[in-house]
Amino acid sequence: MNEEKRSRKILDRLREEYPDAHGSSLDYDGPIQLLVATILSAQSTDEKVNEITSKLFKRYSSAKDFAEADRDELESLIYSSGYYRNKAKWIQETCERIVKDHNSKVPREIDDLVKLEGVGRKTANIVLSDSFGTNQGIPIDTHVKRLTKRLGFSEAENRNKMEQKLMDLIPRDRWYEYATLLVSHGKRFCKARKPKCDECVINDLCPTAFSHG
DNA sequence: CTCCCGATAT
DNA sequence: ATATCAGGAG
Repeated sequence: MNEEKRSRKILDRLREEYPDAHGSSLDYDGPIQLLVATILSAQSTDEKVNEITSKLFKRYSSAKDFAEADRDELESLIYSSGYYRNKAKWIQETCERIVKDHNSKVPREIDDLVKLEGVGRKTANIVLSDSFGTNQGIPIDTHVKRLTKRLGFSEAENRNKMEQKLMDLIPRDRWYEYATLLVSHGKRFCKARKPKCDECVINDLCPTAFSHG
């Protein structure tokens, strides 16, 4: 079976398994908040991020709020997500730039988004897909990277090359679906440490099933 | 490549 | 004790 057919069968089967997997599981109201929440989600869990943003967005909610926030207070509010100094700096510099150069609105083009401090292609693609409903790329996070490698669709190298490979393999209208379904599956079964291949609904389509020790 | 960094699972 | 969590910058 060729890669296109195998990838299609995998997506179809995962869609049955996760019919409710739409977009991110982050809590937010509007593009700015999604952008902030996604910056916070680096090397953290979305559960932890939601816990933080439930308080954070009551204190600061607009780009202007974050741009003018007290750095120490912002750091203390996001402390438990890790990388709190970098993240506070990124959130503020990004929001300052959005207020000054983008009329306080989150840019809708990926080339503009990735110029913002702390915003890479993964974060940009999530905001574009989840908040604006466009698909200019595929967000490659730790789950998508791990599952893509295990499924044999790309040799991990770096995330940009993997994204390009997947953009060639997957039909454009399923790019974001690919990412969200692999994240869902990665969290529940195809875990980094002890993948549950015996319970996996696509183990017959996976070249590395039952070989993870 | 290294560094940033706390919380949680194993 | 160590690996991992919807990464990005230098």
